This record gives sequence, structure tokens and C-alpha cells, in this order.
Amino acid sequence: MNADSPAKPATLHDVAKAAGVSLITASRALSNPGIVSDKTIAKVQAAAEATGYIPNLLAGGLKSKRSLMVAGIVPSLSVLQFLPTVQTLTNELAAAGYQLILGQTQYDPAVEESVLNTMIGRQPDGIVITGLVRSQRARDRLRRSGIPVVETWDLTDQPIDMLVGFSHRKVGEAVGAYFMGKKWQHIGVASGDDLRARMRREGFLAALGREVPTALVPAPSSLERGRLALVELLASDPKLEAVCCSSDQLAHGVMVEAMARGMRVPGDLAVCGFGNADFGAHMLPSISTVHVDGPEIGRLAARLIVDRCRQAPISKRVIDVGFRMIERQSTAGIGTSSGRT
Amino acid sequence: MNADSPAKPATLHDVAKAAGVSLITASRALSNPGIVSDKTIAKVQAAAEATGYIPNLLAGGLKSKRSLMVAGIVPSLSVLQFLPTVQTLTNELAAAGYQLILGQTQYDPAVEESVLNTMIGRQPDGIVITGLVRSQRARDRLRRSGIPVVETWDLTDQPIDMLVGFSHRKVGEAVGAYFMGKKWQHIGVASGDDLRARMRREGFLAALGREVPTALVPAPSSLERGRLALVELLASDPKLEAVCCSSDQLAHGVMVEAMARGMRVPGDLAVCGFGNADFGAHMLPSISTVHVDGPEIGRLAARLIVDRCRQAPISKRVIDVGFRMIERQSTAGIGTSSGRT
DNA sequence: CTGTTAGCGCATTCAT
DNA sequence: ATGAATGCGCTAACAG
Repeated sequence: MNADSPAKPATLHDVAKAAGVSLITASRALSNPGIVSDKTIAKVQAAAEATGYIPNLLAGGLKSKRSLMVAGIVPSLSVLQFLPTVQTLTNELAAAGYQLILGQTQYDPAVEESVLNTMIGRQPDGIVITGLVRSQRARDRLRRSGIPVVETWDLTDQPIDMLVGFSHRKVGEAVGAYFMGKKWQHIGVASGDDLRARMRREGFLAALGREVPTALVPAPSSLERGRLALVELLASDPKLEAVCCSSDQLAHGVMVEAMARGMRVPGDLAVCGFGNADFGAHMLPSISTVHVDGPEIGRLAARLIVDRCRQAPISKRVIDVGFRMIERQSTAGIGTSSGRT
Repeated sequence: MNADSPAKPATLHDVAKAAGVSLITASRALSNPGIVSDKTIAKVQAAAEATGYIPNLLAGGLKSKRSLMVAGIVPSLSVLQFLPTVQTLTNELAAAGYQLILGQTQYDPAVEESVLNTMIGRQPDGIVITGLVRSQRARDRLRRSGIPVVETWDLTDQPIDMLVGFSHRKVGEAVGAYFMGKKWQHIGVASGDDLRARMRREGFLAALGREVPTALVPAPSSLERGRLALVELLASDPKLEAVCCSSDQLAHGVMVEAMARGMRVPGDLAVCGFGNADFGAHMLPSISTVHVDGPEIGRLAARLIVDRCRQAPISKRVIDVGFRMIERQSTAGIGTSSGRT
């Protein structure tokens, strides 16, 4: 059933010849059927089927200036935070005929710059980046490239081009205000050492009005890192009552370590996460957290890119999707029920 | 600092003109410096820098038949199982100058086929797929495309081209043998409804030598689905002693639901997962599981593609990376220590 | 509705 | 070591 044509794949030229029409008619029949007669469309489609024709999108893109690719750039795929965004982005783009090229920056500005350069070289129809681009050179280059750019998961009033995100500073302030309301005295922070986590921590401390012990953990955050963070925080303050974490994974680890030491959550130790990971709502105790609509960010980013490519008017270049604190058992009064929210 | 050239980006033509050399000399100076004099290299590099030149990889790929892109196809990014593989793959490929284009099949053969088609149209230098391609048409097409293909995370002696994976049947048998050794009588299975999880379940049942109650959960598996699965399994068999799960996420959920009902793990209920997710080793109790080296799969797949592209000889077209059962507290005798392994 | 002409930006022939 | 010509496969212009 195979060993058919080990040789060269069919080109549009072959299809046109097989269908007995000109090259351009074949092209139109396949990609712009509106302006071709039904009969020729049928002929061409049959010929395409028969020859096993697959359009060469590189050639098409070179000529038409539309590569139908969008670059998606994340710090690392192991930062689960961004996964729903990337997933939705990929799907929404696919639905519009675009494919995603993936890049990872490893939280390294130098890597980011080099990744962005090769990405630009691929002539993508859009670039979606998690976070703001830090390097000024890269920002200039992107702007001058003329490629639609969407920065995400952060907020500024001077984006390179477009933006879908929210204020990490405000997240921190909201959680800080919540902690203040609880009257906890012995507070700690377990935070990733990336820029956005630092911003949240700053907002948190601003709301508290004072410094508190902080365990800084390297990315990606994980349960294990959360356990180690609590060990560190308890060493700083044995009377620790509450911990604010920069991710639900860290919060989970803090909770496990607490229980391993016979501390009750939230009875002896309250714990709050960030990101509203899917497991948090169904654990025992369930994890208080900050909800961010990752899929919506991906959806909006995709729409901005697609609209821009279609020359459709963009209503807002900067979209703040906001966030929402979710109080669950890990910071609530009692922690005995089934864990369902 | 911006608003420099809103117009067209520099092409190699511009660089050559600025450097006072011919087009092709500029090309060689940048991509094949070995055969150009140092002086002209310096001139061209300076000109490239000055003009802000970024090579158009679409054009280069069209001519050279090397697009420097590799297609990576997963069922869904939300299946965390595959993430380490995709991440390593992306990084290893990037190190060799290749970029990954991402595709998701949603576990749908029809989607898979269409994704593969557009992928082929992008002329990737390789295609890496999680799982075996099911559709015969797609297999034929891939073979005839001449593009190096690596199927992963499964095993067959008739791959489309190359393969890096392991036998899910054998995984199931190994876990089944382990369960047999424990003499548990009341056994249940919580399994995703994808092909590979089904294969593991078949191997598991074969080792047990009998049927057992099974809760089938839709992908992606999650903690919540695990909780629901245990509810279902307990309804079938209230005396349930042990559950074999198709992922660590499900196992986690089963454990949470068990504890919510006052059952002890492993005292009243033993639980085993699959995949060795990072959280499993550090929970309380830690989760017994089957370890699969996801990063290694990605690394090997990348190497196969790169070697093939460099015309290097491929020693083995089918690589079985195997697996390893890891016994932790969730199926062990006692469950009281710190959770560290 | 269809066809002819031209060229996207680059790298592979050849030649010098 | 450098250059001139040619074409990868396709689509935007125009023409008919």
C-alpha cells in the first residue's frame, strides 16, 4: 500500500496539468474558490486528490507575505501557569488557519532576544509573548518588524504593540489586603524568583506595610520547592501563621510540609497560592488562590492577531483581564469538609 | 529610539549593497564563513548589523529544502504526561538550530490527519508525534513525504519511520504482577479512555488473570476526575483495597477522595499511578508509580531527526526506553514517615 | 471567469 | 575567493 512515489511530491504545477487548467486557476480553485466556476473547482480538486497534492506553505508565504504562522513564546513549558493560555492560543489560531511556533526563553533575556530574532526570520503573522519584553533592542526590533505583537500576562501602558494581561502588583495588594483582614501577625512569603512573582510580592508587602520573611525559590516552582520553602520560613519564624505563595504548586508543597510536621492547615498555618491550578479546588483542604483566566488571555491574544491580520479594526490595544481572589479552606476558618467548593 | 524604518525590512540584497559585495558573497559570509576571506566577512557582518538584517528563513528554506523547522504533535498540551518530552525536544532542537511547530490532535484521528497535512505543507525537516499514527492514509502520506518521522511514547515493530517509546502493555503487566504479589483481592482500575491507557489496563488485567471494576475517565485526567473515579469504584465494590490509576493526577484524586471518606492510604486503600509526575515523590503519602523518562524520549527523538538531516547513519530506528516501577508509600506497608523518598 | 507575466528572498548550480 | 545566472513553489498583479 506504500512505496508509491518515493520521489518528488506533487506541486501545484502537476495538479494544474492533471486538471488541464493553468497554474493560477488551480491555485484559485483551491484557495479562493469564490471566483472560479464550479466545474473547474471540481476538476482541480479531483486532480489534487489524485496526485496527493499538499500545498507548500513556505512558497505561498514567501509570495503572499502571509506565512500563516504565529510565534508563541513562553519562559518555559514547565511553568504550568501558562499552559492553558498556550493551549487555547494554539487551538484558536488553528481554527483560523494559523499554526504556532513555540519558543522558550528560560527566563533569560539573552535567550529571549535570540529566540525573538529567529522567530522574526520566520516571518510569522504575529508574535505572542508571555510577559513584557525586557530588552530595549528587542522591543525596537519587534516594533520595526511590523509584525503584530501581543504581550501577555502582565500590564503596562506602553506595550510594544498590543497587550492582554493584568497587574501583578494589584494581585499582590489584593492578597495583602486579604491577609491584613485576617489579622495574622506571623506571615511569610514563598515566591518564585521571576519578575512577575516579585511584583506580586512587592504589592503584597505594600499592603501589609512591612517586610516579612521570604523564601525565594528558583523556577519552575514545584511541590518539593514548596516543602523546602516552608522549612526555610519556619527557621526564620517558628511562630509562622500564614504563607503567601507565588503558585499553587508551592502552596501545595507548603501544605504537605506543614502536615508532615503535624501542623494543621489552616488551623495552625494558613496558605494561599496563585493561579488557580485545577487541583487546588479539589484538594483537602482546598487551596485559596488567585484566579487568572489563562484561556481567555489566549483567546483574546489570538483574536487580536487574527483581527489585525484581517485588517479589522482593533477596539482596544491593551486589555486588562483582571483577576479574582478565591477563598477556600486553606485560609478559611475551618478545614474539615469534603474539599469540594 | 524607534520610528526608524517603518517600511520594509532589510534583505540580503541591501546588506550586499551596503558591504559593496555581491549577493552571494554576502550570503556565504553569513551562513558559510569558511570559504570567504576574513576581510569581507567583517564587512558583511558590519553591514548586516547596520541594516538590522534578519534572514528570511522562508525564502532560504524554499530554496535549500531545509526549513529548520520540526513539527511536534501532541494529543493536547493539557496532558501533562508529555510535557517534559516536548520541553526537552524543543530545547534540543533549538540547540541544533531547529524550531518546533506545535500541533494538537485532541485525541481525534480526524484532527490528527488534518494537522499532519498542514504540517507536511510547511516542509518541516522532521515530525515528532506522541503515539502511533492511527490513520493508514496519514501513515502512507507521511511515508511518501520523505520527511523523517519519529513516533514516540508507544511501541511497534512497524513504525512509519523511526520510534522512541516503550510498551504500555508491558507496563500494565508489570503493575499487575506487583498487585498480584500484594495479594489484594478487591482491585479497581481508574483509567483514562485513550488508547495507551487502555493498553496498560489490558496488560494489567492479563497479569491479574481476571476482570476488575473500571472507572473510565475522559482526558485530560485530573485530581477531580480521580475523586469521581473512586466514588464510582467504591459503588461497584465497597470492599475496594487497591486502585491502579492511569496517571499520577488520577492517583492523587483517588487518594484525596479516600481520605475525605476517612480511609487511610495505604492502610485501607493502596493506590498506584503512572508517569512519575514531579509531585508524587514528595506528597504524603508519596505515590507509587511507573517512571518513564520523558526528557530522554524528547532528547532521543531530537537526535534521530537531527542525525537524519545531517545524513548521519542511524544506529537504531526503534528505541525502547523502557520504564521502571517505583514503589512508594501509597502501596507500601506503612505510611507514616515524612513523605521523602 | 480564466490566463500570462513577474517576482517574493534566498541558495544552489556553474563560471571566473 | 568571488560573481552571474537560474529557479525553489507559489500568488499578486494585471490582462483578456
